[in-house]
Order: sequence, then C-alpha cells, then structure tokens
Amino acid sequence: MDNRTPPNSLDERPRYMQIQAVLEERITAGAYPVGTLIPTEIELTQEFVASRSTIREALRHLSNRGLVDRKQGIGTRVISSGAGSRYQQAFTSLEELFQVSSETYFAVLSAEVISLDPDLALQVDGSSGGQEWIVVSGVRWTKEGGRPICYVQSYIPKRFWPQIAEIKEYQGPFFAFLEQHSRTPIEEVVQEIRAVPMPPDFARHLGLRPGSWSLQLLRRYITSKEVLITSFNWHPSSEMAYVMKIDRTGRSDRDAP
Amino acid sequence: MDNRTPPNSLDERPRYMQIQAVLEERITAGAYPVGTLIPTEIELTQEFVASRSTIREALRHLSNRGLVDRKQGIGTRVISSGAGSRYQQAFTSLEELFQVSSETYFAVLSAEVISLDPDLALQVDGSSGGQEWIVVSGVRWTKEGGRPICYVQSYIPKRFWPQIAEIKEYQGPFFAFLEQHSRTPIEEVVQEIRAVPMPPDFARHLGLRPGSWSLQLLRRYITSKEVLITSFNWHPSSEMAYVMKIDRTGRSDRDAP
DNA sequence: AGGAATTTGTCCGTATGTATA
DNA sequence: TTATACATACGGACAAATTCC
Repeated sequence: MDNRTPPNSLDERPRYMQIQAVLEERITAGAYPVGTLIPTEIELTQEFVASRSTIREALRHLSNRGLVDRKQGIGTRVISSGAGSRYQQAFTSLEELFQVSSETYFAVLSAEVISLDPDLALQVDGSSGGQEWIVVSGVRWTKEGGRPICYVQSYIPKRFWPQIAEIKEYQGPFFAFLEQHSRTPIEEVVQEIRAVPMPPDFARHLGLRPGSWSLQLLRRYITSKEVLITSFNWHPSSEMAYVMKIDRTGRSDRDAP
Repeated sequence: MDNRTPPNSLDERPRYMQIQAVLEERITAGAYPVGTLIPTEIELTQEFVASRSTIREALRHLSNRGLVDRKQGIGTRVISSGAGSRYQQAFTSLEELFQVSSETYFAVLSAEVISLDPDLALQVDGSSGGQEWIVVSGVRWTKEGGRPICYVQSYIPKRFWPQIAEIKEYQGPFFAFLEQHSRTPIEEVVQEIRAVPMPPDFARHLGLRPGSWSLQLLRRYITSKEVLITSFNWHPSSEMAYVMKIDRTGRSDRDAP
C-alpha cells in the first residue's frame, strides 16, 4: 500500500516517535494537565493522520515511561508531568567491572572440566545440561589489607582448555581475556542478583560461619554466538550491598546531524 | 474476517499471553538456551497459527521482562532463563518501575509517624536520626493470581502528612505523587540491594516461614534539596532475582561512527 | 565492494471483544 | 441497555539492519 507520508519530512525518526514527542511535550508543557484524559486513539489518528497502530505505539511508550495510564473503557489519563520520568541507568558499564579488578586480587583455587547438571546448566547458559565446561574457582581479595571479598566460580567453554594456564595467570577480568582470544566481541552482559545461602565450603574460605547467607551476583557475557563466560560471585551478606545510581538525563531521543 | 481460534479453547487468556507462556516455559526449561536465537517471528506464526502482530505482542512482553533481546537483522536472543524465580525486575530505567506498578497493586497496611533511630536514619536519608517521618507499610500483590510479591515500607517526610489519605489511594508509585506535590523534581535515584533476613512479621504477611531470607531493595529518590522518599522492598529470596543488562560501552549519549 | 537473503521495525487498514460509564 | 474507548487479532507492505556470498 501507500505510505502517505514521504520517508522523511525533515524528521528522520519513525512516525510514532514524532507523535510520542509531541504528546510528551504537551504533557510537560501542561497542555494536557496531570489527571486529565488526553484525546482518544481515534481522535489522535485524525489529528496526526496516522493509523491507530501507530498512535498506539506512541501511547505505549508514553505508558511505559510512566507518563500516562491507559484503561479500557476509560481512556488515557496523564499521571505524571514528565519531570520525574526521564531517568536512565548510569554508571553500569564494563569499565566499572575493570575498576574492581584493578583494586583487588584474584587467587585461583582450582580449574577443572566438569559436566553440567541440568540445574547448573540452566544458570550457566540456559541449556538443559550435559555439556562440559571449565570451572575456575577462587577467592577475590583486597590488595589493601588482604581481606577476602567474595568466592568466585567462572564457567568457561571447554574449547579454551588449552589456554587455561594463561587464563589463571591473567591479570584482569577473565571476560577480557576470552574476548581477545575469541572471534566475536561481547555484545551483552546480563547480571542477575539473588539472595542465596552461602555454600559451607565457600563460607570456610571466606572465614564465615556455616549457615550464613550471601548476595550472589551472576554475570553472563554473551557474544552474538554463545555465552562466552558465566561468572558467579558469592558475597557475604553482611558486607555487600550492590549500589547503583540512576541519573536524570535530559534527552533520550536522537538528533539529526 | 474470521477469528480462526474460538474465543476460548479452554483457556480464557488472550492468545498472545498463551503464546508468551509457552515460549517462557521453553526458555526456563532450557529448550531455548541462553545465548541462542529462538525461532523467527515468521516461524512462530506458522507454529502457533497466529498473525505476526500477535507473535510480536508475545515477544514484546518477553523482552520487557528481560528474558530476550530483539535486534533488527539478527533475531530474538535469549539472555536470561529466569530460572528459579517467579518474579523478576529488569530495571534499566524508571519506566519499568511504572510497568511493575501497573501489573500489580499495593495494599496499605498502616501509615504512621515515627521517629527514626540512628541506624534507620542512616539508611533513610543519611542523617543521624531523631527526625520524624511518615512510614507507610504494605504488601504488593500480583493482579493476576493474587499472590504476594513483596513487603514494602516507604519513608516520607512528615510535612506530607496532610496528603496521606490521598497517597494511600494513589494508583502508581508514590514517588510520582510526591514529585507532583513538591516544588523540586527528583534528580537522582540511588538503589541498594542487599541480602537480609526477612523480619518475622513481614514473613507472616507474605506467607513465609520465619527465619527465611530476603532480597532487599532500597531506593532513595533525591531532589536537589532533600530525600523525597525512601522505599524498602523485601522480596522472598526464593522468588526474586534482580536482572539487569549492562551496556557494552556504558555510554549511549554520543554517536561514534 | 557490492548485492541478495534474512529478520525485525514501522505502518497501514479492518474487525471484533471487553470494560466502563 | 447503549455508547464509548481501549484491547486483541488478522493480514499485507515496505524500511532498515545485519549477515553472507
């Protein structure tokens, strides 16, 4: 069919984003005050000469950002002026992970090849198990003072076994080493944080009583092809808080150079 | 046109939710391992005999929950199996905080003014204690199924006491309400994640045995002048994993060709 | 380097269901 | 009960990003 608007009318962004921006501006400017209903989807299709799908896509984003609340049979209500909704995650980058490894020291306790049982496989790469992986275990220490920080287990694909001696000596995070020796770059890191009991054996290495709990950080470093490394860190619950800051950022839209 | 599937084939839920549930189960069961691509939208339309829009709606929800990552030209990649936890929070911005509050509801148990002891004051606003704050306690529930998600305590400056009735009725996160009724916008949010014992009284409200542990999320919403609200969420350790994506570069501000 | 194939993104139009007033 | 407004669902077309040859 025909896309009645030329691909770009001086604005490169998708149609729904443009509409979203206009609506958002009306909300922040007070044209659509907090607490009121904005025009219906049908009315907006008429104003912007767009299909209902496109309008809904714009409204969906406004809803996700917390500016409006949509209810069947009622309409779309403004619930926030927008001042508080433009936040983005800040300071959670790989650089931050490098930082940690420069002020600490990792002592390898063991490195061996194991076959993943189903439960573990689900955590390591989400598979149903059976494959063999290298597991490197150790304790991370502070350089200053020499106190234990956390117990670490890293799961690495078995094909890196020839480099295992090199890995154990490597200063810096394992993922950096593996990325260098792999064809494909890490595209994404996913972190999962849980409260789990500290395994008794790990507790011993950290100088803790058995039966204590831990804050467990699981990080999965993923290339476009596979999980390159999955790392578990068990931190003593009494000494670890994971702190993150979410800063306000002015702009989330892209510009046209 | 014809809606080839009868409105309900023993399952009242919308089609896209059923499909989402099936895909989610395959992910958690390991049929679609982490790091791999799931079938394309087209293939899924064939398997489920649904339109591409319906498939996309299902995938959209999986993406919002942080289980998959979708990329143009690539496909849909599993990035987290979500194993072992019913409730997850993928929290890349405040948007998703709103998302949570739209799929759940908050039942207020009490609201009272208390004087902060030094330890608590340190957590609430970093002061040494003595000031009076309002503390609103309650439980967050799933709309679907009606199961308890977490116990919540929110600390609010005492001067908002006149609005407390309004706050208790407010749909949506408290910080949005407070920001509206305050002169100054929220400038940053600090979040702290800890593993702490679940207080016995809270455990009772969540249907847990005393002595269990929790993943505690503390969020402090800060304006240029003060801490506007500090909120503690205690999640059952067995059902909560905090999932987050970490950017490769950490900077999405600037364009680098 | 360049072009084809693949996959998700965007957009159109229509029809029907469901919650609310 | 009726009207309204959003929710769900269908199907088709082209755009844009990526990969592969």
